[in-house]
Amino acid sequence: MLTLQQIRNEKEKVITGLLKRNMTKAEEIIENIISIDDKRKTTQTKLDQSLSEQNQYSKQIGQLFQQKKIEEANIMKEKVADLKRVSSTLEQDQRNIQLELETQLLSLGNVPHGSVPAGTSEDDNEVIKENTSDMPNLSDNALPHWDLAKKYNLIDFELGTKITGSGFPLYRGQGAKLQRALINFFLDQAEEAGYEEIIPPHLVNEDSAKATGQLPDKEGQMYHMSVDNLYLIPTAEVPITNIFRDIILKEEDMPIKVTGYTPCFRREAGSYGSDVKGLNRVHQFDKVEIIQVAHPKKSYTVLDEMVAHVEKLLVNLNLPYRILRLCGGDLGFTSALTYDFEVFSAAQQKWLEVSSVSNFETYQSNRLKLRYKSENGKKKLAHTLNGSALALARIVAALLENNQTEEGIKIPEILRPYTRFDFIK
RNA sequence: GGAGGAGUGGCAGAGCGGUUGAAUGCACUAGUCUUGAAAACUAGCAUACUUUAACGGGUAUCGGGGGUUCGAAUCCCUCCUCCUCCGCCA
Repeated sequence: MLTLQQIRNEKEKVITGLLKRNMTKAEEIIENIISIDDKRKTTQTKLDQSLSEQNQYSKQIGQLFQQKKIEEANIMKEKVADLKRVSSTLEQDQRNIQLELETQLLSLGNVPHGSVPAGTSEDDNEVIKENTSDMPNLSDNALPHWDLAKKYNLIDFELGTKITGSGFPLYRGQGAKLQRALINFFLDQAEEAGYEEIIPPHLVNEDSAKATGQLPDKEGQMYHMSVDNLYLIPTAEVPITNIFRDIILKEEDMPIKVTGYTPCFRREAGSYGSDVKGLNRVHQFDKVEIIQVAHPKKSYTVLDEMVAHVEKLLVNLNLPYRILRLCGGDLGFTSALTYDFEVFSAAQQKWLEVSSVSNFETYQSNRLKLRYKSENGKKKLAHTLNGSALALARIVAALLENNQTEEGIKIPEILRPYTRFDFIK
């Protein structure tokens, strides 16, 4: 969530930023927020004055009682009663104003970074790098991953559907082992890059979902356990970032680097067609996430470092990939700058998104109340960043398709110590 | 799930319903002393909002929410968390 300070101090920048997100009424909305906030301030002042008077009277009443001046005390009590009526209406007003302010603020996405290109859809994303040196030469009868999965008995989509429903694949045999191998490989790589490994809870409460911005924005995307009011995590970002809720760091604590593997659960309501075939879009998938808390001055260096980390994973897996800088229209609500990674899944001739690396600047930390004490002792919001490193399901899709041969599916060198087999047969 | 107990500042730990934003100790910061350090001494040390050019002032906060009262850390209700015992269980 943007801070009021940001909105007031950098009004023009915020407006142009929101326009880049195609929020056409940005100026109007911002002006409205400022006027609501003005109202909030004046109401607060009036309320405080009224309460202050009440407090003074109460002290006097106490003294009068001690001096046994009951009559005078009773007169004063009536004055307080009047003041209370005033303050309770003011309080109600203030509550409504604050609620209104909050909903207005929640409707604003993050201000995009200067390098974010204008645009309305994914077609306007900027391809900043394309590395197809590992592009396979597949024969005409190459199979898409869902057929390969069946042929080699790696994934049973029908069984998953039987047990749970569509979009819940069941991995088995070498398919299951490949999952485990990838998870371990990714975690080891993250550890080598200095990230602390975490296994967080896979369900989160409402506060946590709010703090990272899933609520109220993506309410329908999460599975909700109404009995206990808990949500299945859509990404490890939610529980891991919430480690830092209500925290004040020392400046030298940063950067903090945390990684974690979790399954991710997404309802993906409303998506159908070829996009959801096989592993392309599922309700449950595995992902290793990397997260950093960084000093505002260094967060973009950190972002580059994270992008490099993800890129290295893809190079190591010998997958053709490209890196996109998301345009204003495609940029996630909470992000200031996002790089998406896509791998080419050669049999279905499709680019599949496998990672999204973002700098949220202070947008998340504002809601998290994640701050650090700067040199002069002032508390400032830290920057948060995260990225997938990597999301498994689609990586598996690309690996299966791209590495299919007459003899079976070839496992990339780097994974062999993890799978302990060279071929899927 | 049942019975009991507890939740106060960074930590420990006081707190008759009325100068208690909160004693005291530790920790922390600055200073004095010292060649330096330690010790000792002195002072400072919560957060948020609001007001002010500034000094400063005001309001709220003692697990969360609500209530009683002129006045609540202190009384009542409710929820949460932790501890002890019992039950169940990977």
